Amino acid sequence: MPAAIIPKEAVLDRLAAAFRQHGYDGASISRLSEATGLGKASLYHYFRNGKQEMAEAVFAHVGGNFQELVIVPLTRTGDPTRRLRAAARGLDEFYGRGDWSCILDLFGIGSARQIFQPQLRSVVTGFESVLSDLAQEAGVDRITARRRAEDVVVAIQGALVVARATGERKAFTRVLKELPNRLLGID
Amino acid sequence: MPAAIIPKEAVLDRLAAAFRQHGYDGASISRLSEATGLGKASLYHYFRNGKQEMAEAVFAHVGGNFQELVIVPLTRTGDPTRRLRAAARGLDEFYGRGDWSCILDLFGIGSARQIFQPQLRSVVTGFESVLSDLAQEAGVDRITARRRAEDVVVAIQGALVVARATGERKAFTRVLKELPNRLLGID
DNA sequence: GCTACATTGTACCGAACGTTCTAACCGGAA
DNA sequence: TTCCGGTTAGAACGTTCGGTACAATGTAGC
Repeated sequence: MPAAIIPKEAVLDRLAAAFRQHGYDGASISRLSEATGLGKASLYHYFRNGKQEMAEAVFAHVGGNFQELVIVPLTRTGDPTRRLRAAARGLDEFYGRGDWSCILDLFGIGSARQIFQPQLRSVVTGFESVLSDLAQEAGVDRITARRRAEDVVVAIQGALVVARATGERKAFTRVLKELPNRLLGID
Repeated sequence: MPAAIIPKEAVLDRLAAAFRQHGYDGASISRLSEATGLGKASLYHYFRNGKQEMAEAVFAHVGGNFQELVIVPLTRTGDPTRRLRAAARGLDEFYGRGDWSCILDLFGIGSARQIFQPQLRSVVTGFESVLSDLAQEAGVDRITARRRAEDVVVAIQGALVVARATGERKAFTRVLKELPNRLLGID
């Protein structure tokens, strides 16, 4: 069998980039074909159910990256502040230093919403509970920990929106730098 | 001459609702026609340049609402905390109690981005500077005021994204309630 | 070299896209 | 009452949409 011209990993990365740039509804099959360098036939060969399956694969792939870059560092053992700094570095990479939109934002809009809303919800609550657990481990009481975890997720998402609107990533960079203080610091 | 079946105000409100629900690329002319109750001919009669002009009109209209509901209360005279609470009520209404997406988010995605990015930027900087001025008026030093103003904008945008993802508006409601503390409160 | 099969380019489908057009409608000025 | 012109519905334009069909390609295993 002829080997794939390009590894599936790379295909998913390029699909993700296209979805991030155009959103779900704006990412047409032709654009996805251009972005990957694969013809329509190849795309439909790999993703029998078309655009929706591409988006689902991207969602899973990106979720894996997030797990690896952010969740894993957070759930290690060791000093909570160091773990948060590692997660901040992971987030910086995961979001292309603030240049990339979050799938959580994009897939909550338009026709993607019908497909992904339940999964979006569980990603948010999952991330929040990992953050909250870390804060409690560092001695923060449960109520405060949950509130701060929510604040951190809100701040990350908001910073990405603001970065995209202004064309500057300074808000995003600052949120990441302040991440340990935002979760563990004084009220 | 026959009067318009529906006032232009109402048309813009319905167009805005449709854009908010589907995003720019997802809001097709047929959907915009359904949403307004106007046929394609009427839509193109009022907006000669089609979808782009509709979006521009919506942007201006929504911008006017924002000015009226949020900026005006912030730039009145009187106690800064009271003004912030009034602005919070305005934001609550402006964002449909947290159920509506922000144009700042939606129009930063896909083909709308090319059209609106400069205007998005100036909306953000404008809102931030009004907030920052208010904080300074309340005695906050300039550096801190600017940082907190940015934080507030980030928090509002992030809360809307999280609310859409989770289907709950509690994050948004909390951000609004904490708004005076977030801008004026202790570090 | 032959076969089997994963992969690909190309042509094509019906539907929907944004837009244009025409013809009808209808209230007010003449 | 006639007619003007703002307003309307809806058909039709060419293009692109998401998706399918199929024949050609080329390599791995025999």
